Amino acid sequence: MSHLDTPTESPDAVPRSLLRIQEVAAALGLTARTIRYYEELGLLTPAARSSGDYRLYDDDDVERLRFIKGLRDEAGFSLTEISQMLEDEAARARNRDRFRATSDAAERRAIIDDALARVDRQVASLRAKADRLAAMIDDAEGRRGHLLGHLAELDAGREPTPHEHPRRSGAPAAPRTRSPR
Amino acid sequence: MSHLDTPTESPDAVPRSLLRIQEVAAALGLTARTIRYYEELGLLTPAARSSGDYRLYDDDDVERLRFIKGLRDEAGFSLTEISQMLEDEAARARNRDRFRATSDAAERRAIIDDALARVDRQVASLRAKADRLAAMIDDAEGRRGHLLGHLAELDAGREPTPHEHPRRSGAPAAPRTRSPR
DNA sequence: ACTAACCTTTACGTAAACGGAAAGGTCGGG
DNA sequence: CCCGACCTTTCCGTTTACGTAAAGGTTAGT
Repeated sequence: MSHLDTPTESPDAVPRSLLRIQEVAAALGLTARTIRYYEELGLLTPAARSSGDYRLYDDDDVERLRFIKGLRDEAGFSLTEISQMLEDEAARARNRDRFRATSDAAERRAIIDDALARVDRQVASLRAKADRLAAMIDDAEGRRGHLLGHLAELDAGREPTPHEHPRRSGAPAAPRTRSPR
Repeated sequence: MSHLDTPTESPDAVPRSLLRIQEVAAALGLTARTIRYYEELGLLTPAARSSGDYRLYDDDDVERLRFIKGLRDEAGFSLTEISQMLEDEAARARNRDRFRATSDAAERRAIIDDALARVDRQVASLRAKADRLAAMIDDAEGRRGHLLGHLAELDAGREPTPHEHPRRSGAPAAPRTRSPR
């Protein structure tokens, strides 16, 4: 229909490759609205604004957005959780600065203890999710193996060997109860 | 304030241990409303209804609810995704029956191929999430180790050794960009 | 200077996942 | 048979995570 309105690259090294919202959105598979919403939630702030108040994003912004999208899509975190993680990350940076600004051992210990507690909390939360997923995965792979076994039997043209189901452990595989439908 | 109205256990083995909605909710850390909502979505159907239309849940129901809650809380799946998984599970059961009902090799192969495709799809989706999480976890543990190192230094009463940060790989650790606040 | 294609803010709409109250029926101990 | 505690359905309210116009300003190519 129309050519993409990529900001014509002036050869002089301007701030270097600042993208407008729609370009970023297209590149990441998001919408402009979504990006503005994330900004509204405090998840990021564009690197700059044009004289006409256009939002301008740099590579770090794009990276940050990609990170957010990953957490949301693949890992299934809520934007609130993601916000906490980013805030935690910021807190870490601040702590690092505070740490380097003092040489009082007690103070330093306090800072580290605090940081350690935060990290432990995070790891525990992540591990809970990961364990669930791991259990589900090898449950699924168990079924996969079972199916492959049947295929092999068919290929061998044998009688189907009625064999034991290896009763998985871990997360309770989807309990069979009467469900509607 | 008042005693729990646990249905007084008649010693005669009645259907055995059917729970009312509030009892199930309390046992699982859910609310009655939530359970009714899940039913509305087709995620489960109570084992029975009393003559006065009270919902009555058996152990399988409770198990199924625990499973759902796990997927929602720990793994962070949406109810829609959970619904799909349960539906997939039901489809597996049906396939198993169809499989056992025929002895035509071609038909059997078709059934298995279908089931295999489904499982593969599932595994891929789960793995994506798991990988993301794994990356985040060892990123966090990397930071944890770093902190422990600092603690050890403090314990040894030494000068803080300014050392290299092991620049983790994997999921892009929370990109540092100016965020508001 | 014109204009298409972008952008801005503001604001209302929506699906998901429940919360909570209303109006009325049910259960079981006293 | 009475009553308090529980249940039913119905329905409206809320938060999250955006979609979708509306009304107007900005950018750049011609």
